[in-house]
Order: sequence, then structure tokens, then C-alpha cells
Amino acid sequence: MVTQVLTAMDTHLANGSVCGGGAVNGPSGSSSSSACSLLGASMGPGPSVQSSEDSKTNLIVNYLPQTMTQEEMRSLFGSIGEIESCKLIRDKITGQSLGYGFVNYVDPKDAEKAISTLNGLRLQTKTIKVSYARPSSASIRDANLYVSGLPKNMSQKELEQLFSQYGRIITSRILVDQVTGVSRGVGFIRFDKRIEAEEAIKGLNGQKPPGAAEPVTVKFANNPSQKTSQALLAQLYQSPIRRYPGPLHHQAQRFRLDNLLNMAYGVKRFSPLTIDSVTSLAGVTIPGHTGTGWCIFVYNLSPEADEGILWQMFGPFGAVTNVKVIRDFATNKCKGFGFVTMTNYDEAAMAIASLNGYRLGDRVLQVSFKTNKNHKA
DNA sequence: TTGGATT
Repeated sequence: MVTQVLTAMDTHLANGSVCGGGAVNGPSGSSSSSACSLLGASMGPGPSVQSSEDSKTNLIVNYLPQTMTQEEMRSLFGSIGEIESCKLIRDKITGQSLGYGFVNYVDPKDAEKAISTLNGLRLQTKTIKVSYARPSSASIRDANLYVSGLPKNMSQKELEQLFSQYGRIITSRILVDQVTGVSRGVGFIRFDKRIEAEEAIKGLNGQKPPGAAEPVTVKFANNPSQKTSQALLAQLYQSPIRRYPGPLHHQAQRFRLDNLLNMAYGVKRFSPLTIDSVTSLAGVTIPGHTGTGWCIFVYNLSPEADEGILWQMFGPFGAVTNVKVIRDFATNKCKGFGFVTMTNYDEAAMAIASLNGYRLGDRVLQVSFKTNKNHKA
């Protein structure tokens, strides 16, 4: 029934993506792709996961390419057999695909055939996952955990072993550095049931895994839609109409466009082309330069500083992709500094030239490209 | 007075 699918859809919408939007790439490919194959193994069709009352026609499709439309999805899955309904899940606000969807077949045999023929299919940079959708229910909502402080050498299998004592794991993942492929010590565990996730937090949060030097942090994962909201915010601040927005009029006085341009030319030392060619040389590092942009260190923020103030201060200078206020774990107050990542060198340099020495409240900010002083050779 | 990591 259509209603049944819609109910399932709503649940997943509220719940966030099961593993939607997950990059199935990375240099090693091992961690993320094994996420899928492991999942395939534990989620595949079979009596252990498909109880008799579950739907045998309704499938969940994960890791869809960002650009894939519902129509393309219908076309692909319709090639297997007659589809009762097909739904691509999109962000409520932006309409962007969340990278997963549902296909409900008329005939259970076609659902089975879709799993056997389309699961693992490579589409663009993604390897899609096709499996039976669990029935929608409140008990499976909010069962996703975020885990940090993992030993860098812990494998996904070991992560699952650690958590499996608390319940059935639906998905697991360890995030890896995009360049080196090394674990970031951060991962996700989705349990079948929320109560299992709660028990895992009670049992594992703040505990040291066997053989580990540091305790892990286990908490409920954020709703992925937050990231979309942040991206929206970034877009707002990057759009010309918002470049000098009303609330910033006091800063606009200081950062008038002609001044900005003068400063930009005053501090400009490299063309983007030069930067790119320099940073591509092995062993050469440019302060602030990261794979994703230019990282800026902001010092002397007040304990009350939040991300919003960083967006407000840096957004007018150009494309800001990320801001971060560093907070004390216990008090949640700002530790006095933060980071801002900007896409373009010129805009970052302009922001630094303009904001270094800027008085925010009763504090004088120090703003510079982030250095790597504690970097180990 | 240069982090933590949110698929």
C-alpha cells in the first residue's frame, strides 16, 4: 500500500539517513566499502533478519548518487519488475537527495531479484546497497550512535564486536582521513532498536575498549539534516545579496568594499594557480592550506562565543565552508579560540587582513592562517 | 595562544 510506504518514508525522514549520503569512496576504499559489504552480509535476505511478518516487497536503497532523481530510480528498479511505489528521500528544506530511498514491488520475487541483481551496483562514485526495508516503527528510531575516541587501529569488525553485545547492529562505519586513509577514531553504529543503543551508551561511554589507551565517547548521533542547514547558512552568507547584511552594518563600516579590495591587493602574494602548484609539491606546506580550503585560526574569543559569530564575521568575505568554536568538554564554554575554513585564498587573506586586531566586545582578536606547530614529522 | 572530527 502507498500508505505503508509513506509511513516508512516519514520514519526515515525523521530518523535521518540509514547510511545515505555516505561516501563509498576514499583512497583505500577499505573502510567505507567494507561498510557496505559487511552490511550486505548482515542485512542480506535471510531468516536471521527477515522475520515472517516483515514486508517481502519493500526495499531500502542506500548510497544513491547525489544527482539521481526519483524518476531515474524508478527506471532502474522498474527494469526488474512492476513497482508499486518508489520514493527518493529528500531534505525537507533544500530538496536535496539524502542518498537513499524506498522501492516497493508488487511481487516479492521481484524484490528478491532486485536485491540479487542491483545490490552492489556501481553508479558514478557510489556503490548502491539494496536490502529489505525494516518495517516502520517507533522502536527503531533514534538508534544511531556516534562514537569518538576510538583507537586508530580499531577495525570496523572490532568496532562491531565491541558493540554487538548490546544488540543487533544494522550499520557500522569508521571514518577515515580522505587523503591518508587512516582512521579518524570516529565512527557510527546503528542498532536495530533504540533501547539497544541506550544500553550501549550506558555500557561503553567513557569506557576503554579492551587494550585501548583512551576511553571512547558514545552518544546519539546528530541528525544529518543539521549539516544541510549549515550548508544552507553558508550559501546565504556567500550569496551577493547577503554579503553585507543588515545586522553587520557596524562591520560594514569597517569593511567597505573599496577597502577590502585595497587590502586584498595589498596582501596578495600568490595567484591561486601558484598556490595550487606549490602545494602539490611533496613536503611543502602552506600555512592554513588544507585539502578542502584555507584554515584560519581565530584567537581570543570569549567563553560565550559561538559558531554564529564566526559565520557573521567571516561570511561577508566570501565562501566559508566550515566554522568551529573549540569548547571545554566539561563546561561547553569556548576555550578562547576557533577555526574557520574558507575556500578561496584571496577571500581568506582578505578576512585575515581585516579581522586580525578586530575588537569583538572587549577583546582584540588575533586572526591568522592556522599553523601546524604540534605537527609530528 | 592552533581542534575534533556527525556518514
